[in-house]
Amino acid sequence: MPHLLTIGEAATASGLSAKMIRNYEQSGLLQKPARTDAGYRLYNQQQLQQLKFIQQARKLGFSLNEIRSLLQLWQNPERESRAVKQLAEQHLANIAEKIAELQNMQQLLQQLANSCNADSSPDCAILAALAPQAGTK
Amino acid sequence: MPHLLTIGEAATASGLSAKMIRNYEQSGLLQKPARTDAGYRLYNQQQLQQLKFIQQARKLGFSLNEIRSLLQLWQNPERESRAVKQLAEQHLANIAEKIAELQNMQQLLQQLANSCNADSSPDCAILAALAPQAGTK
DNA sequence: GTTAAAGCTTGCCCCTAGGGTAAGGTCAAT
DNA sequence: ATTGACCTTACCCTAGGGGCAAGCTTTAAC
Repeated sequence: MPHLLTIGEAATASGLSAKMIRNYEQSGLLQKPARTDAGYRLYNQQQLQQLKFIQQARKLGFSLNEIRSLLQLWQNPERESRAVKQLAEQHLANIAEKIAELQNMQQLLQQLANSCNADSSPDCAILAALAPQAGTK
Repeated sequence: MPHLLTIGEAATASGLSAKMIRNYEQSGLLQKPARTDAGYRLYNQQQLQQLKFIQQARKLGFSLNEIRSLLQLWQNPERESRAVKQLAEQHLANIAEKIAELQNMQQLLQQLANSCNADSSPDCAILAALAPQAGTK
């Protein structure tokens, strides 16, 4: 007895927004749901599971393209776990790269901020570092 | 004797792209440059300094809105270094927050990846964690 | 002096991953 | 019957660009 949900109910149940669900459908992540005579989308339990799957994957930072692949793997009983792990490792590498970039910015900017007096004088190491060759003129 | 540069030369000299320079002008970060009779943009040395300033600030991850504020402070001789530092501290807080989010994802996903065998079997802890209530059915 | 290449102009569409809003149709309760 | 909540599509907005097209200008070679 499949309980059917409108998009708002599916959104609440999955933790997504109705807008995001329509967006995912448009992007081809989801099969087109059934519609009432009036055109309202109706989601069954299996589709709700997919929405929850997407929500969890978003929480881990996967992009929509990566989630598309993950969904295909999930729904393929002949998948090889190798493929799943490879996707995850690639994403982990991207995450590590972003963290490194941010930490680099953090370190540089923190040093500059530490050298800025934060008083009523106009002199500040931060602006001095941004300004080319130490002179506004 | 101000040496004037076309947009391509200014791009090379500043490390930005011509496209980005036009974009910053459109966004109101830069005053509109002079033009030749034919409509070519011409940048003087002071404007080149501003372009380099923007490029450095981008490297530190400041948003265009933040750079707008930084430029105004830079050009205001009566600025208080307090204001500059406050902007930097706010940006540092944003950076720290992003790093924390990414590290959280990293930790969760790394644990899942470690539990995935990466062989030809379909079973993988990553998919199991994404799938709601431990069952595809 | 002419011509071809490189550079410039504006305008448009694309990307991620959505948010916001508007105009209008539908459903349920009062 | 009306009201309010919900649904539909379509469009513009964000940040920070990439890329292309059509057309004009400048420069350099021949």
